[in-house]
Amino acid sequence: MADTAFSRSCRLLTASDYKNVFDKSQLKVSNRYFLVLATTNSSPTPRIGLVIAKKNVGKAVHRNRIKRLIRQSFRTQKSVLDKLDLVVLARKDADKLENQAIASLLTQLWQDLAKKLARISSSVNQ
RNA sequence: GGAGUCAGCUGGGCAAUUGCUGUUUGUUUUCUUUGUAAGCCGUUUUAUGGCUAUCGAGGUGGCAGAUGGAGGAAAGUCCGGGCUCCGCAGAGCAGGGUGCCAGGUAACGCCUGGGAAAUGUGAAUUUACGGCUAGUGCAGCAGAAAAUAUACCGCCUAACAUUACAAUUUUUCGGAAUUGGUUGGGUAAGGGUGAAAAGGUGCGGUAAGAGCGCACCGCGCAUCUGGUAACAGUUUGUGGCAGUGUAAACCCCACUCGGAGCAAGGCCAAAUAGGAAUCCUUUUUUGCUGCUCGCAAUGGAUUCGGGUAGGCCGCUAGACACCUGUGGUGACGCAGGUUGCAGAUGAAUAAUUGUCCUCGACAGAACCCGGCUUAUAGGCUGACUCACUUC
RNA sequence: GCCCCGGUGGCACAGCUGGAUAGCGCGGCCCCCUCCUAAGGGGCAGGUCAGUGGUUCGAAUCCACUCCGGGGCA
Repeated sequence: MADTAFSRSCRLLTASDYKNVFDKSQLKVSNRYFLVLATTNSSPTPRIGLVIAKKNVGKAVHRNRIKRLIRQSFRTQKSVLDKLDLVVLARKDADKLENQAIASLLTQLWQDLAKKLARISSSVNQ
């Protein structure tokens, strides 16, 4: 886990990038507070995009905090998620959680996602 | 020391590790370019053209170092300005805003100083504080009457009726007087009400009363004094005193406001389309808030169908902040100096751990400033007031 | 980021400009009609008028601030 950088190549940058993930989402994992959509990509790194709606998280401070925590979690554990484009959506009351709770929830999601990916790729190989 | 008022400041600190972003330096990758000088090719030679490599310049990406990186409210978007476009930012009407006076300011609905009123023992605080004696409108219920003053009861008086009846007084026991009735006149002192009832108190006056007269108080008008003014006054005179409230009712007066907003606006690149149907027409339609003028553009409107939502500039150093001096009661102005200065764009300023303390509130820039309003844990400083205690 | 609208019974709305009764429809409950139900008829309940403060004698209405909800703008 040497590479923990988080440069622009690790993010979804344009509306078309986002549209691609929403339209062709192959994987979908969620819990009460977050929903993750994912699809395989052609770039050498995994990429992430965030959708934190004002409707679900009212205060700008909390939106920023959640985004930071997601990015933090993603960049430290992105080696698990090779060759995937992700979109993370926050659900209602996500701002009520503590930082550590959010971090552990996200770790769980990444691992679920990696398992599903492995299952799909193995079935494709068969 | 207690209770309180006002003004100002602050808005967790330190360390380690891992990250994001602006600027800058170095290095490297690749691209472009003209210049320098050299070589090769083409040409009989010159002029010139092409290719290769070096140095220089510029751009892009990576790496390393240095350095900067949310707020007092960044919020609400309630006002004001800069900036950009609408040809100029124009004229009139309509409409909006402000509203004691003076000053400050780029400007303001903000601020400062002053006046008035209200609240508080006080320090102080609060005030949409021009005009309903320019006009119009509105004021339920209750009450006699609700803005024209009126006249229901009452009070007074005159006339009529009558001792039939009732009450009271008196009596020489025959009766007599007064009041109660009706009509006319005078009056507004008193009258359950109501948010509000047409100056107040006292004396005189009167048939009863009344600013009817007088004194004091209040009020209006004029004048004088002080003040730039609002306004103030135990200046002087005058008016018997007229008109309750509501202008966050229409309105009047004074001042003021053109519209849209950085998703403004400009540039580059790519893609698609240069359509179809219906209707209206030659001065129509659109834009400049509404209307008229004026100006500009141009066939226009509606429906259907199709396409784009990438990059760069605008973009942060400015009516900036701080310090000193100086003018001013002050807001603030002037002069000099200093170091400081976020600029993202699917959107940075953080996470984890350790440690300390008083255990950390409200809360996140998106073109930029000046205000207002709202949210806010705690801590610090200064000035002042009140009551008590001690010296 | 900027610019606009709206908030009234359980639901969808009127009343607000122009101040003094809070109303209509659907829904709910009760009664009548019917063998029973539906339809129909009659009656009843149900409202901090988003909140706070102000103006006024009096505010759903006028004014200010706040809180929610919705829409538009390259």
